Amino acid sequence: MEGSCSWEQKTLIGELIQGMELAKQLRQNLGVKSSAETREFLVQRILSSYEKALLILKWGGSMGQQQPQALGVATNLPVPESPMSVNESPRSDDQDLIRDGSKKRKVLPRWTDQVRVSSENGLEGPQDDGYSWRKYGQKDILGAKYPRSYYRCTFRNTQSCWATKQVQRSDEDPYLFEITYRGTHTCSQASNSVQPPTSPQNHDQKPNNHNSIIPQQQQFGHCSHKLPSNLRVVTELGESAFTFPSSQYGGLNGEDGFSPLVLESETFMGSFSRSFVSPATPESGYYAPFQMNNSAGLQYVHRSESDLTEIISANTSATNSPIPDMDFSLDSVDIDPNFPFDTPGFFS
DNA sequence: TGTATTTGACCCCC
DNA sequence: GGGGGTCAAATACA
Repeated sequence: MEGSCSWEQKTLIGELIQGMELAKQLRQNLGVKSSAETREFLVQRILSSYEKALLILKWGGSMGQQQPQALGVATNLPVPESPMSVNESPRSDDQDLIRDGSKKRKVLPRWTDQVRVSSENGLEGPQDDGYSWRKYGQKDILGAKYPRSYYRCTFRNTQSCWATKQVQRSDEDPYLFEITYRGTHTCSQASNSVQPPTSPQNHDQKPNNHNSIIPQQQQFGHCSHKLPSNLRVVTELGESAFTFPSSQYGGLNGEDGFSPLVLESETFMGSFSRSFVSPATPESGYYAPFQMNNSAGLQYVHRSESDLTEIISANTSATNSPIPDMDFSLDSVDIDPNFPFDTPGFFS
């Protein structure tokens, strides 16, 4: 597939196509009875897509091309990391750094999500975010009431996936967890995650602080999500928040607060299964906001700590790009695959 | 027995 | 030198 189109261009095209698809959906929604939230969400997604496309354009010029690390795997990922040899000692910060030609230290994409849990279960830790993490450390942080937990991708060794995350419970609000992600997933989970929540199926539960959380999403494979009844997502790119009334995406279910949402159906969510991954989520398909499997009232607040360009590079584009498979997208929308997107000045 | 978690020690950067 | 991040041996668990 690595043809005339660069990966970056594909990403761009993907964002633009996504925007177009969303616009179409919005148009359809205008004709039917749809909630204000639905329309609002569509608008946000459209704006987000185009914002990202623009950012990619701006940013792309100065960054040069980025290629997915491994063909066939996570090609939707931005993977800004320089190909770090597996032989290279991944010692400490190495995974967190990129050394370009000038030996300039560069930080991997890094962003933070805040997860609020409102149930007692939540006190044991935030939800599974769809990836398989292995806890490799815990440390008391100066000035912090609660220890910080360190996780890395389960497939770190087998697939050289260097994604890591840190989970820190808020001092002020024990129900609030700050999760700092670093690096993007290059493991198979990442590619799977192009579709909504990857299912950590085979790798059961998370460690300690997750163990009380039922890996519900695992039951639904890659195409289903669960939404909390009052999910609220805040992205920096979108600078807006959308809420998803449970009634729209799945009924409340007594104990959990919400029931599984099956995206295959022609539901609102279904039509957005791909779009959902985008909200400025660096990590390829970071669906955290949609993967909360547990108790009701979870709230994810997504924000990036790294500079915006990093986010974009990191994954937004590719990752969120709904188009892991360009053929599909190009077919699904009436776009001429031969359209000269690469024509100089086309976007400017 | 294999995999995940715990935890003290080590390393690196500021 | 201290703090944050990671390693890796020990331990727990299925």
